[in-house]
Amino acid sequence: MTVVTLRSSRRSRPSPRRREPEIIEAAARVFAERGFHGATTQDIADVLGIRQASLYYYFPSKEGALELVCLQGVGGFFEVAKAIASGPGTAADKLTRLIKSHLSPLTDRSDFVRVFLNERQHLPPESRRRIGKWSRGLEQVFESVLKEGVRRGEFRSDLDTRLAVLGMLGMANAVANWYRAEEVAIDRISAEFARLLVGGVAKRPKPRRGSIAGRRSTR
Amino acid sequence: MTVVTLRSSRRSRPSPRRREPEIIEAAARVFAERGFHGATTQDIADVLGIRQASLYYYFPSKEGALELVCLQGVGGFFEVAKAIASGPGTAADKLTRLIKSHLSPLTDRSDFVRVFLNERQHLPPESRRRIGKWSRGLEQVFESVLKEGVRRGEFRSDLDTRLAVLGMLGMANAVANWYRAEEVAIDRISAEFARLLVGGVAKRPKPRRGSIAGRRSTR
DNA sequence: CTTCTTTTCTATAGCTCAATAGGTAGAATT
DNA sequence: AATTCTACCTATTGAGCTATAGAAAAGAAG
Repeated sequence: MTVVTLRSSRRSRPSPRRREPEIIEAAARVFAERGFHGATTQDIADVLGIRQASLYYYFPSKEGALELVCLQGVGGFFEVAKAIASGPGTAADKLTRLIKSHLSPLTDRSDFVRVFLNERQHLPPESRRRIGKWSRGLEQVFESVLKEGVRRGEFRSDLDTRLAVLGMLGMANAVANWYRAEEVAIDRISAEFARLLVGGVAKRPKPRRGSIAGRRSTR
Repeated sequence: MTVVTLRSSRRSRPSPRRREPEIIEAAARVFAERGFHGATTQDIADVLGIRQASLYYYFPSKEGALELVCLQGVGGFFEVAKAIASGPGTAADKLTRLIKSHLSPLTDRSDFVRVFLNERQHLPPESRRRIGKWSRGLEQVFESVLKEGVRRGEFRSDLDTRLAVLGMLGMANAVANWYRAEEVAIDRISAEFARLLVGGVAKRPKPRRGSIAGRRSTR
């Protein structure tokens, strides 16, 4: 496997396209800001300081660009989550780490994540399905940890794990839409959310005082 | 300068436009499905079985239609929430009711809510700001209840109420995007989320076992 | 300096879409 | 019966947008 891959010697060169990462990042920024249909290829070109038509040297169509951005928006999420779930620790521990790792890409790749979350619905059917698999996989990883927690007696036995997963992911994913405006570090958000959610699923050691939480409004 | 401008008897007639509610509902459906920029006025006309140009009898522009839909998407939320917050009950009680009332419009007006949540960013600046006030008001109502809970000793004193509010609303608002696909009644979701969140903010009567939640990963 | 490759440009075709203008059928009013 | 108003219609304009074609720089290699 010597490293002669590119240049002189043989076969078709691997088409450099050195600026490709930069182009896709510009697309991510514009799609995140204006939405896929609200953005024009001209907007992307403006960010880069090149002509609109020049973009087509880098991607085959606007939809193709969206797919590239979305792919980088899910990139790695699933693998990392799976590793955490099958690793060591209590369920509460794992859940905390899952939340932390789920939010961490927002620090430096929030545009990609936002585009994946908000614009993937506008992908052509086949690539949407392809990309949707990662989402469902992630949900399953979260749910497996919740079920493990219930089984082990760490979490409430009456927990609806499916709804809890959807709730957690909703809470976490929403961060992408406000964390730029708010002045809070991602680590702080992760920590607070983990506390909130772990506390919410945990089996309560028995209410100490009276029945503060025992009443339920009938209307 | 008397107002004889139009018509016989008295004052200007209330301009019937009997179909207006129906037209706005069609717009909501289409905007919710395809997004504001992804939707065409032709799509809306198709739903109604009329011609594209006929829509302009009911709204002045596509953006105008979006504003009408968004207005109905926030309608009432804030007032109801304020009433709950200033009403009777423990903070936990109020929080439970806030969540329930926040989710209830999804049963019959989910398109309006979805459009408000996802498409309001595409409104022209002034109407966006006008509508944005309701959001911020809602956040404040939630936060006031959380602070009350902390003050009363019901909720953890180390709670970051701002982050907790954003988390809760994120969790709740996300429901609009999946509840149609999932086969769960809104009441069930409200109940589960309320339990989750109230549990998450509640002061724990003291962890029974060891330091399950004490560790934190360093990486 | 010449040749080949990579990158960007100019120019434009072809289409879609929002919005306007002006008309008309039918109901309601007088 | 004549008039007025409502709720559509047909036809069209004009702008904006994606994508293609082909040429011209800019760079690397010999």
